[in-house]
Amino acid sequence: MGASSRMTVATHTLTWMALVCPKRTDGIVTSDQIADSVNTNPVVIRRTLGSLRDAGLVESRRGQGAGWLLTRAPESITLRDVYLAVEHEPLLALHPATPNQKCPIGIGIPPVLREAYDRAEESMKRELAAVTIADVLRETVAP
Amino acid sequence: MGASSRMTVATHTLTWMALVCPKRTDGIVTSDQIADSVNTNPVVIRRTLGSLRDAGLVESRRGQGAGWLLTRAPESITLRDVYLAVEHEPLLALHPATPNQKCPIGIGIPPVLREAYDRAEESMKRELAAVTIADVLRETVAP
DNA sequence: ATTTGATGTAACAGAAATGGTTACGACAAT
DNA sequence: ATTGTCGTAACCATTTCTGTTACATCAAAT
Repeated sequence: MGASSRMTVATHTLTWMALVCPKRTDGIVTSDQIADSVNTNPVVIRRTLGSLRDAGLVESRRGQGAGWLLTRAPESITLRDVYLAVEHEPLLALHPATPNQKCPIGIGIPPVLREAYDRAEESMKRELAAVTIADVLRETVAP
Repeated sequence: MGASSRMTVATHTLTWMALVCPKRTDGIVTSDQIADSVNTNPVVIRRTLGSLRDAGLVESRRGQGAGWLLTRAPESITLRDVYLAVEHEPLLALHPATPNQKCPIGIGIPPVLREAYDRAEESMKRELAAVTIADVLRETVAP
């Protein structure tokens, strides 16, 4: 399968906020403004921001002058945090249908694969943990 | 996104072949027999075996007495080999639509993310490379 | 109190991916 | 010539993904 782009939209969103929020007196930006940079619909951004808020990475304000702000320093947000915020399914899926329970392979292989897959996924997350939003911002605006 | 199960079907297939092929005088098994263990349609298995053949992991015979056989020792086939055989898209996708080219983030972020994603994917593959089909078979049939 | 502008969320649509199924020609050993 | 399996196209139902419209909710500002 090709993978979803939620991770990319979320990281783009946080990186843009890291760049722009400090320039605002209140540190607040709107989903419309972010959507303009990502080139998508504001609702898509609000959905993403909802996940990021659930993970404690951003906060939302309502009413007049509403919008979003970062709750953490960009140096302290890793791509692993972002991944965990927006992806909840395991990277590699087991069988679509329960395999044949009369076959020793069918019986025994699911937990073995699950363990190997989990180790691989952890390894990927470890690598994502080495990169912060501040890193992404710096490299993105570098000349 | 939840991920595809091609990897699981392919690994199950190879593990089953590693168990059964040695018991046959000609070392040949059919897609029907494998499908019975995986609990799916033989065509699904033939499609998977096609990818595995393109990667050089199995061979097919046609005509009377046709079927499939392993071309490598199970000890020499890693889960990384299997992954490379059946998955061709990057693990993490970039933007669905080209981001705003008038925004410095929109312009600069794709290559930065691509590099971070590729590093993460390589790390995952490295972990998959540590497990062989022989390992999976052993652990699967262990008491 | 009213106005204002943004959030929060449901509902829906089109496109693509996925897994399964049927069908049938190609093939080579018997 | 028969046989059994591969190889592959075609199609289907289901799900996922991204985008979109619509609208109620909310709180600051006036």
